Amino acid sequence: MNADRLARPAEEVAPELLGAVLTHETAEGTVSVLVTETEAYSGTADPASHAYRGRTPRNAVMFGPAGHLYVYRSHGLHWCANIVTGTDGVASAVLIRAGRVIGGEDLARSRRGPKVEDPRLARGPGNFCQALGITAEHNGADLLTGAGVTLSGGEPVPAARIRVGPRVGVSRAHDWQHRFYLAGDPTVSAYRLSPRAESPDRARSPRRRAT
DNA sequence: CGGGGGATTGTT
DNA sequence: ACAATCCCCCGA
Repeated sequence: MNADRLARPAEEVAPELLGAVLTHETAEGTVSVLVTETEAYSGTADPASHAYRGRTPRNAVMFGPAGHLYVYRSHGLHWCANIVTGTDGVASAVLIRAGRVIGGEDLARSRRGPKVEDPRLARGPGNFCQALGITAEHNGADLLTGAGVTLSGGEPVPAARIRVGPRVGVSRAHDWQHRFYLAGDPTVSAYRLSPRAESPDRARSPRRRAT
């Protein structure tokens, strides 16, 4: 993967990362996943981005150069991985939401559990990280060095197979069309509207909280 | 320094 | 619809 391709805004890079392959090599073995679903987070300009309120210890990696991994813990349970994009000093990142395991299936299943069906091994951002064995220790990892977690281009995806939609689960700016996925692919996660999604017109919703 | 809440997941 | 479960970050 060329660093220059990543040195652009997340919303431009996100659809191009479909079909790319993330590989994690450990002593236990190697797992490779072909990316089938991404979401763009546009840094300080994006109310849903962790970088929206500026640089903090947690989100610092997003402000660095492209091609590194930004890993954060979600809901105290799961790890989620972003590929940092954009130029150094400007926060921008693409959340990897799902993929298809194309190598090291046995290892991936040993991490995810024996009952998990193939398409679900890396379906959802938390499951994706679990299948690949990505944790906090990989926060800031350089994906272009060829060691540990690496990113490669993979097969180009025909534009006709790419779909765009609103982001999953975010409460703010949930209608931004920043989610990209492969049409009809069973490894793509299901869409969920956040229960807190702020709606400009809530008149149709009978259940409004009295504050 | 206390507490609300989240880029989730799997089950009820 | 909800719990599990950590910790970031805002406001005081």
